[in-house]
Amino acid sequence: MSESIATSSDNATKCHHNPTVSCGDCRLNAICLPISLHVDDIDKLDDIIQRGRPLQKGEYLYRSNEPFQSVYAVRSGTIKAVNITNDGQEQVTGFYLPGEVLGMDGIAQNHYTNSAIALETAAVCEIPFSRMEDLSLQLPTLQRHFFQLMSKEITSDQQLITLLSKNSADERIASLLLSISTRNHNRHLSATFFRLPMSRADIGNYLGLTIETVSRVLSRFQKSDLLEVNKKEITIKDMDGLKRVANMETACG
Amino acid sequence: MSESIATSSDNATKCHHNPTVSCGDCRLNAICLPISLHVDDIDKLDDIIQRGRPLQKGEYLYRSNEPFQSVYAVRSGTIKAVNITNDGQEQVTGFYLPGEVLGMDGIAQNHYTNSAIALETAAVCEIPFSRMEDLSLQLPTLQRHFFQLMSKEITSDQQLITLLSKNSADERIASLLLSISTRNHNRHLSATFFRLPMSRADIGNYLGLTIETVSRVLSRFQKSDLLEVNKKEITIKDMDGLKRVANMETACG
DNA sequence: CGTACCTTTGACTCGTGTCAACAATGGTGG
DNA sequence: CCACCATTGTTGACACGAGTCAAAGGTACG
Repeated sequence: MSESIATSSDNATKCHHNPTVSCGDCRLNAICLPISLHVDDIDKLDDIIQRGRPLQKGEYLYRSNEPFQSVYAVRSGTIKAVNITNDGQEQVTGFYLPGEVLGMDGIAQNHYTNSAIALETAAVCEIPFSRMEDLSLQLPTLQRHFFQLMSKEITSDQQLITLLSKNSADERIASLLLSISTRNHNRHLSATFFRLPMSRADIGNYLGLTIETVSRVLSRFQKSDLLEVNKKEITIKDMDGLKRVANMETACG
Repeated sequence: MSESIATSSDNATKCHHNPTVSCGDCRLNAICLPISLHVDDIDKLDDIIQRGRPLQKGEYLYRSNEPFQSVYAVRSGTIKAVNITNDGQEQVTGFYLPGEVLGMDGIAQNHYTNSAIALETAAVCEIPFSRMEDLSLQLPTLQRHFFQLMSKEITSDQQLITLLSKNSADERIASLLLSISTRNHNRHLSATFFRLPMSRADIGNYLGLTIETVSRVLSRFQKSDLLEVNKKEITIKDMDGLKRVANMETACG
């Protein structure tokens, strides 16, 4: 499961998928699980983390109903989490970007309730949960971080609940674009120009809309000069306008 | 905040709102936080738990943006959690029945992101979070339980996401009724006859529907002999039929 | 007993889904 | 290198479920 292929010299050390970089050296350690752990505590965390080969597009990281073993931090690429209903439909419950942690749905019932699928070539850090638990008993900050991580998942799920319950197609899509924009910005990437890692179908599924509606809304946003849309590449041309559409005004008093 | 009024003799000891019952004696300890803790560990948990006077209908347990101090286990009554959007709308994100724990949304940002409001007279056990964290470092089972509790909140939020994203008004309402029915059953109450603690407005808000739609669907369910609806009292007359409407078939192979 | 709130029901509207046709893209093999 | 086919995305016409508006009936609380 975790064979290393990082023997390909120079290139590998530069590559984002490179599995040899430890938490201490990782460019994501300011936003990922290790935030504000002490240096030697980071090493202890690092010791239990396993880094395998990258996942290819479409590959499963884990599947719904599989026994729960680990949570995963995204190192590179994007992973989607999908909930399968008892009548066989799929619901995308989240998109996970580098530095974000997924798999915590599995803790309660000791099996995953979601499946996780790579949307593009992606690398992850595997965090075996029982070892993380043991370590948490010794490192209060780690325990605290993990509680916060799970709480963050709860609040973001509740944000999505609100979005689905209260907002129109335009508002939902504007909100998603702004969320991705913000998260890119936090990773020192452009907030105004980026490539969507997911298909229109994934967007629609996530936001409770059909493909056609997603397509139409993006076209409309382009016509009204909020965006430039070129396939999966998005340029936000009017950030304030987009925030207005999403009901997320920057200033209003 | 936690003044005791349980000095009213006999009656108080029988009353569900009675604040003197400890975790060890509580009729909910099989489904609440103490599950499978050892007897003396339960006492340690019990030591940090604070039990105040009951909340009256409409009273706030905590408010959005207040500093986060504690999570709360419902002892009696029902509490709703409400998320306030930045344009002032309210979204009900959950209904909490006796034995269920709320407030975990506050951990991530150190303030509550929801408000919690009593739907009827309700009593809660307050669990100061930092003391619970300290205790968790000593009691691995407690740490584990708390991770599981938060994971359960995540999975149930994701169930709601799926419901809102994929299901019709009929399916949403049938699902909610079945959820309440099941949770009542787990509390040794009737699965087929119960009183809804929330208003039509709360149901609609929770399920992303208008009051009118909720009312119409309930009327339709009654006409098709799935339910008997008498104000807030619900009798499920055709459990299998209701499950079929909710796409939750009992057997289908 | 009156007033305010909650619920029900009806008529109409509108946003999003559905169905369908077509365009664009990307990967594969000749 | 290009032709082919599968997949993905776009656009239009139409339908339908749930929202909106409006009015009236019920219920609860002071």
